[in-house]
Amino acid sequence: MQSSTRKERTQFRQRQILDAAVAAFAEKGFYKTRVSEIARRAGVADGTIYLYFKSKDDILISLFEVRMEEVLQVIHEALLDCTDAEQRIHEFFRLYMSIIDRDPALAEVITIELRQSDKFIREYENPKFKELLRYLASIIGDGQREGIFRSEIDPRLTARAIFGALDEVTLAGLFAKRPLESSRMARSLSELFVQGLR
Amino acid sequence: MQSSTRKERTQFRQRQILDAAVAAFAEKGFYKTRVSEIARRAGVADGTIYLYFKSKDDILISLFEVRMEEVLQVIHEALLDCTDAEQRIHEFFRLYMSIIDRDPALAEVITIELRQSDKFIREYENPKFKELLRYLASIIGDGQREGIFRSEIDPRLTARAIFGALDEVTLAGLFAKRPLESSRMARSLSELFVQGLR
Amino acid sequence: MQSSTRKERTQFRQRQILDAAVAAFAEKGFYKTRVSEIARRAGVADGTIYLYFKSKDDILISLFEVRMEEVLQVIHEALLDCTDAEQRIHEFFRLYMSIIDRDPALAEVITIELRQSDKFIREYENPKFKELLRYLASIIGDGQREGIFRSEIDPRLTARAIFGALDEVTLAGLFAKRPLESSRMARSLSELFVQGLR
Amino acid sequence: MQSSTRKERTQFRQRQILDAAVAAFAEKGFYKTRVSEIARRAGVADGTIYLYFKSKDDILISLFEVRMEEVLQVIHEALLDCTDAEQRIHEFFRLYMSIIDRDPALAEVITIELRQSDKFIREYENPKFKELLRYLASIIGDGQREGIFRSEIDPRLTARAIFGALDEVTLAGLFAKRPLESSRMARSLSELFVQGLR
DNA sequence: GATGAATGAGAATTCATTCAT
DNA sequence: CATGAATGAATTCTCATTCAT
Repeated sequence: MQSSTRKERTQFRQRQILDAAVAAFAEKGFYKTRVSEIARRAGVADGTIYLYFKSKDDILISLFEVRMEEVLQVIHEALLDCTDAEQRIHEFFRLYMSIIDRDPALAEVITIELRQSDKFIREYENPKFKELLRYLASIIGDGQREGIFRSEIDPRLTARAIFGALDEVTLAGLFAKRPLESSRMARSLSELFVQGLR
Repeated sequence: MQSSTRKERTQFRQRQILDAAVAAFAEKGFYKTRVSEIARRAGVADGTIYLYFKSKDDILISLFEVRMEEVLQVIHEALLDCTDAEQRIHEFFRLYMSIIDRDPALAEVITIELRQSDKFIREYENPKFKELLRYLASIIGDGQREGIFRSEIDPRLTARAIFGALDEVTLAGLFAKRPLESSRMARSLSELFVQGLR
Repeated sequence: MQSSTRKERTQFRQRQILDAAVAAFAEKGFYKTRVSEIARRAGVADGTIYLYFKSKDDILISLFEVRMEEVLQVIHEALLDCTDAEQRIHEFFRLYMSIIDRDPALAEVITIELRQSDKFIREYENPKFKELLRYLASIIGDGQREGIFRSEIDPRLTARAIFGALDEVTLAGLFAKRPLESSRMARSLSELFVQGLR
Repeated sequence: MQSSTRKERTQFRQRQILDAAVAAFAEKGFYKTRVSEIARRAGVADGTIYLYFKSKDDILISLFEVRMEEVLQVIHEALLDCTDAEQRIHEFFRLYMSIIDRDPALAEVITIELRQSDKFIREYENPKFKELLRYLASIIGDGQREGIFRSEIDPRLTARAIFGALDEVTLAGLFAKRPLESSRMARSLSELFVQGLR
């Protein structure tokens, strides 16, 4: 089993570093986290980081992509069982908030730290985020074709609004003292949007 | 006649520096803007900045407070004429987006730069933002009392969702190539929420 | 009585500032004391300081000169009554240490702060200090002429040694926890030197 | 063969930096010496300094400790051959002044610069200096037990006085125009103290 | 004489990144 | 592949001093 291929070992190291990074970022924030701190947590030398990532910004970007990929996967699979767009909206809210709820460090990365990397905001194309938005928009489009959502609604604009709402509510949850009943909140919000979309 | 001269001059200087700062932040971002650049734009010496603000972070915080105060004022006044909560929601969206639309630099500061100051996110209480949220929540509460919004809705949670939606849509607008028809978008979004709230 | 001459008012202000300075220096040290702090303690504006002193260094130098002048005066007068050089040495030690003992802030200024001003050490001629040394040397010279001190002793070298001993012992006293019995110590030290000089 | 290489290299670098520092401090004084100037003289980058020392203050403190350690070593060894306390006092003066005489830069550091670092005076415990004083006091104590020094003398107080005298005389020597006959002066001073101690 | 707002030179330290081993 | 010592660019903030009022 040790006879791992080069690619496997590379992926293992990358994952090792990203896990160290997400923990570090969640604790101190992107700007205040030192590359050497990530290296320490990952159990590698400072220079080793640069064998797997081009820069500190690149770590954040990769982190987002890998994690968002997973989020997308989970949501995508779960929504296969849904019979209509309305149900898919409800499920989307429920899943997104439960994922964030179980992994607060990830929440930090998505809601806050992502906006702290200049490269991320100003230069990075952010394909995974676009995919998330596209997916949300497609659900709304489906609902319109199913005749349950109003046809004059702009799916892409609304997808953005939905993500913004989720993100902001999640961010608020991060700083809330007591654990928020995320599933009840998720339902409450999805009701609001579903109702609004009808 | 000398009365309030000192205070006036102080306020003038502060405004002068904040105006320089908002322009600089919008152009290069908070982290990449040098204090000396703000000083240059304001036409004062570097050290003078520190007679009016404690730190670079403090400039950002003050900037937010002063500008948000103005936004709140404008919205508050305009909404006095509204007959019911539903109209107030529509007006709120319309005004917020039109203000942002006319002052993209302000948009930058609110949507992006604010999240780039560690102090802002992790330490600052952000009273003006809280006021905005409280105000939104009060509109929803009014609507519930008026019997036009569902009573099981949580006004504070929904206020946050609304701000998140507005903020995200605004952020998207910043990077959009062609000028967005903000008033149409505002109406579209407020319809969504009003419908959802009913 | 208010009809003070210009010179009197000037001297009053200077004294006022020097008193503020000695207190501030003793508390925070020369380098860490801000000119504005001295102004605050003296109850004048920052700029006013510069009407009476050329620079921060100049305050320290003037402080030393004025205070050392007083010390010299006191010692000089007291030693007029002494019958021989030996007695004068004893009296010198006793007086110097008692003066320092009663005014620890002055001690700080003489023993420590004086060495912290570059100008003081490297450029300033320090006439009052020279006078103190000359005076000490003259006592030793007198003793030699009186036939009670060895003639092969170099009065100027020994004067310096005596001041160094006094200064170091005083410095140690500043950081000592319990009040040192300065008069006993003074006698003990003067015995040492008198015996050594014989 | 690799053994202790890292340690050796570290010590080499530290010595390299300290040597550069002592030269720079002697020339311009502690406060006026830039860290970048020390780096330049040591032939390393500015940042490298901070891999070996915590701060500029720390350089001064380390400098004192390393050099004082050497002084203590030399004096300690040389005094092993002395038959009695009196001889040891004479030797102590002779050696101290000859060491200082041969290395004026070291003299600067000990007599002047040390008093220019706030941390040094106000916070640093200064163990090596204490060791020097303890050693001097022990010589005096020995002399008392040998019956050649008066028993009523306080060894610690006198040790301080002796160091003060030596330090002050050394300081005077630094600013003297012509080279002082340090060995004659050392003997003259040690005679003074030995005589006084008897 | 007095004020105090404004100046602006000045410097220690950090830390992402590199590269010789 | 991995290391970690070395780099050096980069920037906020302080504070003695000035000078218009």
